[in-house]
Amino acid sequence: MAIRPTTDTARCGPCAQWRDGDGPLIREILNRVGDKWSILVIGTLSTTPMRYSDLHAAIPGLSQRMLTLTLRQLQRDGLVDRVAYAEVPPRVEYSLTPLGETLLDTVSSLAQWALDHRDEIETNRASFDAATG
Amino acid sequence: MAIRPTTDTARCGPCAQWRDGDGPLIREILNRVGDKWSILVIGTLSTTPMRYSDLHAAIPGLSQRMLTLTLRQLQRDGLVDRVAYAEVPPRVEYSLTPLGETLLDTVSSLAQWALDHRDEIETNRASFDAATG
DNA sequence: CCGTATCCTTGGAGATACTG
DNA sequence: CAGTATCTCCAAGGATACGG
Repeated sequence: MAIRPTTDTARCGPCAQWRDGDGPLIREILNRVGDKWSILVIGTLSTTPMRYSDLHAAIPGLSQRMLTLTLRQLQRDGLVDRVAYAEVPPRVEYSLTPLGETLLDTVSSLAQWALDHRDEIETNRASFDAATG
Repeated sequence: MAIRPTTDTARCGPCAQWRDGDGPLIREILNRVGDKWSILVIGTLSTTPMRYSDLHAAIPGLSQRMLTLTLRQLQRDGLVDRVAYAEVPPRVEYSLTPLGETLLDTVSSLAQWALDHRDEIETNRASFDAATG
């Protein structure tokens, strides 16, 4: 039934678990990566810890509401650390946890893939659109 | 201003381009990866080329509409190849292109990350939820 | 400064029915 | 078999205003 040799299946071991499983699903994690704001927040924090207002300013189009929600999610998963200083005026700093940094590394390789193939994809799209009319 | 040494910035070279750029955006590609169905279709096709109805059967919850839309997107980007045989009844086979396979490899490493850290994340969530109440 | 609360809109996605 | 065509719904997300 398999047209390709069965050994090829081994290339995508994790794929078998993409559809279900216990605990945090692969799907949930891929969702976070695919999420527009999560990835931008993580990328922005990769350089340096930042305050809430700095993040807000650094990421155009990101509303306060979504920034808060995104940070809570990342914090809950242990990807981002939140430290509030009891000062006046209040100061809160967000930074990547070690776990967050490992995710960043992995996502970066995906971003690198995108950079490496963006021209090829653009060409593919153009010829597809031309053929489709 | 940077709290971490500047050399750390180099770890995420592509991050600088996550927010803009010409041609297909990094963002668009991450969206595709984060997309529920795209990734399942790609993962399903990793084993063997498949027909439309096979894909439909193989991925529970995927409607015809979304399957068609997803396949078109993947095809347009050159990630998936579509071959229609002039037979009765009609037969159409979908398969990963070489480009699609390279994406699969990259995404697999992300899925592997998810597998490697799912327990840790689950623990993080539990303690966060406990602390939050 | 760092958020929360509320309203409101939009487009993504399921269900269903139909065609080459 | 392999799609297309509508209709509908609902929840993600923006805008705005307010609170600790």
